[in-house]
Amino acid sequence: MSESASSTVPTLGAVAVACCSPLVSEPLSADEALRIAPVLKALAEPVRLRLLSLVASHADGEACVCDLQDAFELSQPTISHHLKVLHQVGLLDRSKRGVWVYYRVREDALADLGALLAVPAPVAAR
Amino acid sequence: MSESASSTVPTLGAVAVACCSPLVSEPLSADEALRIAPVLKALAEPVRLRLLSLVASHADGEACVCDLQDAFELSQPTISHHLKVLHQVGLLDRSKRGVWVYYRVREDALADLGALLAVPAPVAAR
DNA sequence: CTCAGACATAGGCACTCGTCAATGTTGACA
DNA sequence: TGTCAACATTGACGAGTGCCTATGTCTGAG
Repeated sequence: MSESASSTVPTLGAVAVACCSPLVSEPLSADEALRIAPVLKALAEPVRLRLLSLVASHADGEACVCDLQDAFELSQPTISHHLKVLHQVGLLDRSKRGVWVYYRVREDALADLGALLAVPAPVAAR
Repeated sequence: MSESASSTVPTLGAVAVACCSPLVSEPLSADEALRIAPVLKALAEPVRLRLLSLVASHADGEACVCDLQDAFELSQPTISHHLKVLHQVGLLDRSKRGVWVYYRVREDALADLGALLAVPAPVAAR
């Protein structure tokens, strides 16, 4: 089963990030940077950050749009737009059940991003 | 109004990120999102991603602007601008020695970002 | 002191992005 | 069939961003 009917489209997906060694290990190629930047750009917005966090910490790890809208003083199309952005870069999964649409965080994609930024071994200071 | 020789200037710094539990653990507050987003936004640009990666993987972990410019087909002011953005959010340290300015990755700030995106325990697939 | 090199700042332009109101689409139900 | 509710899409507008050229500010050499 894996995916719902509508989200079989890869968009650009987690694959975009799961490609490179950590940022600090070796110079990123121009191509790699072009693939990774959109994913970070999707995250680099206060509303989308909160949306992703809200979805992730929701019961069962998924939330429908109606649950998310109440947390913001923004119009419904705006929330819908932000969710679309997060979905397009592969950070959010989308599944429609009846009238409701449920979003779920793709933890693998998020973990890939985290690994990219993580500092390998000798961090020393802190 | 140039900053002091070393980067004692707070700008907004690594502190902005080292504040919150992982994104997926509990809902991010609006304030936290507003602090974190600019740091991610600084990274969410292909040239800046490569710049940071270049600096990090350079000998001794630091690089002067002259070394970085040659890696891009961009004007010197553009590179300078991108470095400034990375420095302002606390991802890059700046130190002037003679005529040259050396940048160094703040690994603690980067690691904090990585920790924010990391998924705590049950990652499952990969 | 004068000059040249390394880097930063200023200002302008084209483009992208976040937001909204209006409208479209789809599924549940009477 | 008709109607309501949940989301998505469209189109427009102001604000922000990346790039450039031109100019400014240091610092070391001569």
